Amino acid sequence: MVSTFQQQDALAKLGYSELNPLQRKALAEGFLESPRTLVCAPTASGKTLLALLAMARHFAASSKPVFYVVPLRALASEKHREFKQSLASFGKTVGLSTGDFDSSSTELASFDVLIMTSEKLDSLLRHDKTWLERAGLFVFDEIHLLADGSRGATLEMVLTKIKRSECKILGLSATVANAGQLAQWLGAQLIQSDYRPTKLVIGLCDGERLHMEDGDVVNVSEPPASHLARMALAEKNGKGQALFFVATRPSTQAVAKQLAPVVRAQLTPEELAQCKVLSEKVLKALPVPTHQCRLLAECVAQGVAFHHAGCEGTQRALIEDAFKHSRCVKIIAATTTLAVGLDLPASWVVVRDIKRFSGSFSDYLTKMEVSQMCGRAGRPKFDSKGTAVLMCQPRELKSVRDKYVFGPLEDLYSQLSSEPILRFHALALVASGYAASFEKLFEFFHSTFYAHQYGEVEQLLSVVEKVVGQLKDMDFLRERKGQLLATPAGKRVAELYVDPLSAHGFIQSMAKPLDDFGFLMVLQRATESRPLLSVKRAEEQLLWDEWFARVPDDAADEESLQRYKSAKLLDAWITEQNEDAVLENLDVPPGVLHGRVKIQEWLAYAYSELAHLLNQSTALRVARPMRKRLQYGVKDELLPLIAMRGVGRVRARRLFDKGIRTREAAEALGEEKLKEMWKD
DNA sequence: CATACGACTGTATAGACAGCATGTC
DNA sequence: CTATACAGTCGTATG
Repeated sequence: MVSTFQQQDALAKLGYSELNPLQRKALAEGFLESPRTLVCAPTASGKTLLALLAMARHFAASSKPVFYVVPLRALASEKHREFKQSLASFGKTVGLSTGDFDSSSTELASFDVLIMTSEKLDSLLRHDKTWLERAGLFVFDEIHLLADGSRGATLEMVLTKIKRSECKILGLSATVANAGQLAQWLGAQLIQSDYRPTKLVIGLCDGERLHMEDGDVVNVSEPPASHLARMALAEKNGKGQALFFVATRPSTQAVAKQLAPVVRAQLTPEELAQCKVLSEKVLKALPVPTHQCRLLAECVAQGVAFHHAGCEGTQRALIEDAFKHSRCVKIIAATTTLAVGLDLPASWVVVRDIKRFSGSFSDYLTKMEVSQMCGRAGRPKFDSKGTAVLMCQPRELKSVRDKYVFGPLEDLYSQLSSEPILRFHALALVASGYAASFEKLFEFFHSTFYAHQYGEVEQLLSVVEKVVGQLKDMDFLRERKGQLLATPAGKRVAELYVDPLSAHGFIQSMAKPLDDFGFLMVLQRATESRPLLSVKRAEEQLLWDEWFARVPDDAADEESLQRYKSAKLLDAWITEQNEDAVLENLDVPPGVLHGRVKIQEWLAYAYSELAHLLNQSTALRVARPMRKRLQYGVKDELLPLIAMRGVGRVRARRLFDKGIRTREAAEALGEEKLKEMWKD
């Protein structure tokens, strides 16, 4: 038992003097003494403090480490910063482990709290399942993402593993309809609350009128977005800020452009000066600014920004920071990049597009998705209320109100049933020792949320059987006397965390020799390379001509052009072609280039590891240097120079062009002279 | 008859996790 | 089915 005194003590150490209603309710319901708990409450309701208290309570009785699992890398580093500070007074250390930034494995074992993404946890458990016995408490932030179509299944898999162990679990979830079902599956006590620290006022705007749910109706006399922007800025004595959520990247840019003059007129001279400085930083984020960078800089100079995955990472960070801290950026028009996770509250949130194109038609967002966005309205410590406005057509007004204001939240559904996902995880379960037979494999899937939710697993198990068959055909798994075991290649594939189908494609390609471009084309067949770059109608002919000249022996299919265009972008990168010209030519935004390069470098590594394992020396001789070239964006000839500390693609190129072509030649020059050489 | 501008048509569409071993301008 | 922005094309009014 933790006495009230210790509770108060822990709170004080965390820098809090009192609890909010959610937190009081949780403690009153025995939250701290329950080994497994699921807390369901709205965004910003103070769930993080509950997690901190649970950790403090855990450490009072145990020295086993805590795993804190989040859905995004950005969120992981945010929590890392926050927890390092909060837990310092308890003498606890906090480590971070994501694909971006990783401590060494010995170091990992020494932290009291480890923050990671669910994929990283999955990967960790694949490499070493004893983590499960060593861990004491698992905290899952945004656990409702279990129902996310693309990544939820991984979360469900790790949850199933953990649930079957002795570890304590704390799940933190947004409000969902079937929270009870999830809690029951986890064997967890359910704590629910609707508490929000700031009042949320919802409005519906049909383009002609703005209907506030608290009764006010305002006539809209100018373009609705401009009108809403003006209202948002007027909030908080002219200190208001707004997030506009739209469906597509071009829309973020169009909204930002449209609102720029509106916002500019409201900026103080100081803010204008800050924006000017920021604008220059945005422009300088890339060596050569592209069309998109210039547009962004132009908007930012006027206090507005757009934010989507095509924006360079540093530019996104600059904008987020300027919105949150210096607050000279008043409005961000964003895609879903900002909907989940990041702590970026605004006084107003405008959901301009409540429909999103999906496949062949456009579909309404779920209430849960819209709630996530609206939840960003109102800053808990500073604002007394937040405003969220949904935009729609006049004829939609009633149905939109029924759905998003008064309608029920949707249930969470397991996303485990898809074949590619099961193939990926079935291999890992066998390879890392969780299931050594069909029987064990079936038993495992019997304890998933999927099985709990649907009651029957026949269909699931038949898919499992099918994918195991495929894994046997690819020789990643073998069956002997009823036992399943992974081949060395299968084990390595599971550890490398690539799709078995991708790995199989890699291995098959090793049968015949590949040139550099052919190698890039092979990488584009991997699942991880998708979605490929899209090919516009107008580009088709040109790309076909190039394709026939360059990839004569590859079988053509409906994706050939997309693979070719994707490979062409990478080829331009590793042959040091003028970056902005390539981006303009292929119509690829800067963020996309850097994102793709990172993935391809990882795939090239996986490829060379498999080539090494299978003694494919010819393939290895192609893959090894290609990995380095993808990593640095250099031609073959620069590889010796790149190996030196402090030398990247730019410096290496300068040295090479001045006749310094080997590492030895460079080192013979001495440090002083070398620095002089690469200076300009 | 040349130009400017509006109506119309065709086309395309969000995001982001993982390995490994250290350091770009 | 319940979308929309933009680029390119065509058509018409205007000088």
